[in-house]
Amino acid sequence: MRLVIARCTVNYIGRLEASLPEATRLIMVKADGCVAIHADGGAYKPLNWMNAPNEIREFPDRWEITNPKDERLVINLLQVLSDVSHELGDDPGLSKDGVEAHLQELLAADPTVIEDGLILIAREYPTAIGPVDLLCRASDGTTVAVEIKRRGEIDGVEQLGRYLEYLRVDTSLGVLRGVFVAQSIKPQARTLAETRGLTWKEVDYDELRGRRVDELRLF
Amino acid sequence: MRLVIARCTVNYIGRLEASLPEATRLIMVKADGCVAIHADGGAYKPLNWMNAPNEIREFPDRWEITNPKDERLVINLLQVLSDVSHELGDDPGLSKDGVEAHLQELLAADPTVIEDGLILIAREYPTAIGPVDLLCRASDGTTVAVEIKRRGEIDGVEQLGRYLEYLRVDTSLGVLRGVFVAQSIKPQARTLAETRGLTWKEVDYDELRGRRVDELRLF
DNA sequence: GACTCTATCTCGGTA
DNA sequence: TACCGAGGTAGAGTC
Repeated sequence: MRLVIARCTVNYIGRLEASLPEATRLIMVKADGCVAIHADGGAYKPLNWMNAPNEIREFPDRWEITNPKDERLVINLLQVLSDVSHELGDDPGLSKDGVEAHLQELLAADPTVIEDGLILIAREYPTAIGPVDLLCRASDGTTVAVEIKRRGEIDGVEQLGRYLEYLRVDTSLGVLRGVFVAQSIKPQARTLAETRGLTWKEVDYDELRGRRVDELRLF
Repeated sequence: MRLVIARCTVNYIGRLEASLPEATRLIMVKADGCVAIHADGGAYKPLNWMNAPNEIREFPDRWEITNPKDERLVINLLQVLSDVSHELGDDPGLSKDGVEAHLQELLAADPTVIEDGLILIAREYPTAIGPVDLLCRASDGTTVAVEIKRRGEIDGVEQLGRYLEYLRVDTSLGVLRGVFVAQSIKPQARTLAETRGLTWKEVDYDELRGRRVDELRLF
């Protein structure tokens, strides 16, 4: 990792055009060749950047970075205040817990959290336009398509609606209903679900995980 | 801007839980207090971060960063290899050209690019659920709602569909049609548009801008 | 403050 | 490779 502090101007031409007037900034060059230009604020997003793979050509007064997609970043260096490099080595990477996939796992393990009496038929049940998160049988004999989101917004409701359109083509599934499940569901999404004839259910991830842990403890 | 190179482990608990095993990484602390932890690869996105505002408590062996939303980042420092600070000052910021707003401007100036004979009625025509990008009159007398995206994906088609639902409540607009316009439209979005009875049109930004420049040259 | 939509989204999975 | 969906999306604009 190379870290350069420099007074510079920057021009990017590629997916759009963008330019930075003169100021002092951090230029970060990673081992894979990607370049990011940071100001001293504005969260983690750089002002300008070029992702790997790309070619960096260094001149005394400027760097020209190009990539195979014909994007082009030019950094004009007016004054280099610092230029240091460090060997970091490979990173073993990040592990996460609490994403949508985990929520789906927990709900697949016990769909009765969604609705009393629900029994899992399939996870990721395929349709022409993508897989339905859970397909279940309800105690009243109907088939229930479940769409799971971490955050329940309007797109998720639309997605569930589309799945049902396609599922209804297959008459062997019998009477179909849809349930939209999320950790929290926005009022607009609730309203849309209701007008689309879908039901919705909020579930608590920590509680679900707790339940699961409790169940495991019983055995 | 403070740049620390250190062997460290990291734990984040907040919107989800995430942890990083031991490795050497860059810890970047900006003037506004935001913290980002970078590996030596993987584009510009840090492995872990905390945005401002937050409180940083420094101990000899670890940093604890908390924010008002009860998110928490803990960096365990095993070995600090470098720790430097630089004054960068404020950044004048980035200027951009070629974003969706510009595309809308160009199309508003000449809607015939979308469809022959189209005349602009209004830009950002208001509905209960948000503004329609362009509302036009077609040569056949119908009213055309235009949704513009830089990249044409499925959400945009849904959005246009919703607008039309609301526009149709106002019978004074006469017969309504929808056109989905983007620089490139994904196959899935095309298909959905067609099944929804909407038409779609790909336009080229550079060509549009060229036209505009040519027109200006005429006067 | 909450809601909305854009983004050089990024990133990971999959066909 | 391109497509598709999730994201600690972030960030800007609007109400």
